[in-house]
Amino acid sequence: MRANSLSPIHGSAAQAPTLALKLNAFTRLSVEDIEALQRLTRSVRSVEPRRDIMREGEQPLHVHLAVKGWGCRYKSLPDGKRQVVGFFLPGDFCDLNAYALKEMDHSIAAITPVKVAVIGREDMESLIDSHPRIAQALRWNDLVDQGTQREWLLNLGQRSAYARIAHLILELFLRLRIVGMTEGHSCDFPLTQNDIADATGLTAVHVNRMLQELRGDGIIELERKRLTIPDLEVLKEAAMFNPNYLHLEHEGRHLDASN
Amino acid sequence: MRANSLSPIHGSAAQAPTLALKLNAFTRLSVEDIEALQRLTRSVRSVEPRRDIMREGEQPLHVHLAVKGWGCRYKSLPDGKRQVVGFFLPGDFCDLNAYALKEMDHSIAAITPVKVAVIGREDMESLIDSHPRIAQALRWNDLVDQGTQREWLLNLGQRSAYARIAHLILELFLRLRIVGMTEGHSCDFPLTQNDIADATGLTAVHVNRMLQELRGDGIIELERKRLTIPDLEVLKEAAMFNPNYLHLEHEGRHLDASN
DNA sequence: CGTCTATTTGAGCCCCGTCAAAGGCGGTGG
DNA sequence: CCACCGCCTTTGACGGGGCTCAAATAGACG
Repeated sequence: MRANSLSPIHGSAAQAPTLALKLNAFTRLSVEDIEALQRLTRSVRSVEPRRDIMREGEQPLHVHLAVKGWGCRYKSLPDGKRQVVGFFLPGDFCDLNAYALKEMDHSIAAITPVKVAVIGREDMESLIDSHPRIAQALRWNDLVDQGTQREWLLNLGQRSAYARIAHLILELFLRLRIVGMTEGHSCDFPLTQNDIADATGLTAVHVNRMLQELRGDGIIELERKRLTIPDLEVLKEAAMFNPNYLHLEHEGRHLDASN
Repeated sequence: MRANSLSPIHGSAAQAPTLALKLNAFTRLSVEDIEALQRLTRSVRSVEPRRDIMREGEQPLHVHLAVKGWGCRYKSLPDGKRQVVGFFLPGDFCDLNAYALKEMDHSIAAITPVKVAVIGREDMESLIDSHPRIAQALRWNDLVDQGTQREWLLNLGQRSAYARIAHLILELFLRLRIVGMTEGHSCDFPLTQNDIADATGLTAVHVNRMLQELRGDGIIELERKRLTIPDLEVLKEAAMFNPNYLHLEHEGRHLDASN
C-alpha cells in the first residue's frame, strides 16, 4: 500500500483540496491543476447528519463533491430494507456523472455533518476540457469507484460476516489514509453499527457480536467513534484483503506534472 | 418497460450490430453511426464455453465487445469462493474503460460459446471523438452498468434467496429483450444453477430448491436452458423489481438522429 | 438529569450451507 | 443403436451462521 507521503503534492500541500490529495495518488498534479480544483469548491452546501443530500427519483442537476464529513449512497426495498452501496469521504464525488441521467436510482445521505461542493455541470465540463491531466485522473478515479463496487459485491456474496466487516473497516482506513485523515494506526470512525449493518447486509445485532470478536482477537480497537488498527497485516489477513481494486499502482504517473 | 420495437433503428435494422440495438434504447442512431459501429467489429475472437477471456492481474490492452453468446465477470477469494459480478450479453462491453488501468481487478469468462470483437483503444477513442451521439450513448451505457452494479449490491445484501433469483432472471430477460433475443415470453437461458449460485451468493443446492419453488408458484418455467415467464408483472412482484436502474426513460432522445 | 440514540446481551429459531448420493441428460465412441 | 462418461440437476439429512424479538445498559446531548 503506497502511503500518501510517498507522493507529496507539488509545493504547498496544506491548502490543497482533499480531491487533489486523492487524485495525486494517481498522478502528480501541477500548481495550476490544484488551483483549478480549488476554484471548483466555491459553492458549498452544509448538510446535517442523517439528512438526505439527494433522493432516489430526483433529477441530478449538479455534481456534488464531498469536502468534509462522511456520507453514504443507499438504495431501499419496498419492505423497508436498506442497502448502503457506498460511502463517500472528503475528496470523493457523491455522484460524479450522474447528472447525465434523468433521475437518480439511489439516494445520498450525510452520516456526520457534511459539507459538499455543488458544482455546475458546465464548470465540470470546462474543467475537464481545459485540464487533460485532471480529466485523466478523474477517469482513473471513476474506474477505482467501479472496482470498489465489484469488491463490495464479492464482499457481500462470499465473505463471512467476520471477514466482511473486517474488509469494510480496512477499506475505509486505507481510503482515509490517502486523503491524510489518519494519525498513525488510528482514525476517526463515525459509523454506527447500524451503518455497518446496512453496508454489509447484516443486522446490527450480528455486527455487534462480530465487532466484539474482532476486538477480542486483537484485530481492531474501536470505541467512541475512534478506530485503531494495531497491525494492518493481521487485519488484511482476516479480511482476505487484496488491494488491487484500489489501483494504487498504475501507469498514470507518466502524466506527472513534475516531469 | 419500453419494448424495443417502439424505437426501431433507422432503415435496415436487420444488419445492425447488437450494440447499436442497445444504444438505440437510449437515442436513435443515424445510418452513419450504425456503420461506424459495424466497422468496430472487424476483428472477432471466438472463445469456447467456460474459458477465460481475460484474467485478473493481466494488463488490458483492448476493449472487448460481446457479439455472440453469454459471459460473465467474476472475482475470486483465496479460499476458492467465487463471485460473479456481472453478466454480459451480445451488445455489452466486457470491459469498457478498463484499458485505462494497469491491471484487471477481475476476470472475464465465456459461459456459452462466445464471439467478442477486439477493439484497439485508438479505434475506440477515434470513434468517440468523431461521433458525439455515440459518445453520449456510451456514457449512458456506462451509467446503466454502474446502476446495475448498485442494484446487484441491493440484491445480495437485502433480498431473500427467492427474490434474489427472481430478480436476476428478470433483469436478464429484460436485457435480452432490448437486444431482440426474446421470443414473446420466452428466451434461451444457458446459465447453470451453479452460475446463478455464483451470481447470487448462494449455493447451487439452495438455488435448485428456490427454482423449484419459483416453478411451483407458476412464476417461471425453466428447463432445458429455456426460460418462459408467464406473467412479467407477477415476476416483478416476486423480485421486488424496480426498473429505474436500467434508465430506459431518459432525456437522451433529444439527440435523436431522426429529428 | 432526563431523553434519545447506540451498544450490548440472551434465548430461540430459521434460512441457507454442507455433505453425500442418486438421478437425468447430452455427447461421444464403439 | 447402445454403452459409457461427464456434467448438471435433484433429493435428503443435518448443522450452523446469522436473524428475530426483547430488554437492559451505556453514551451523547441539551
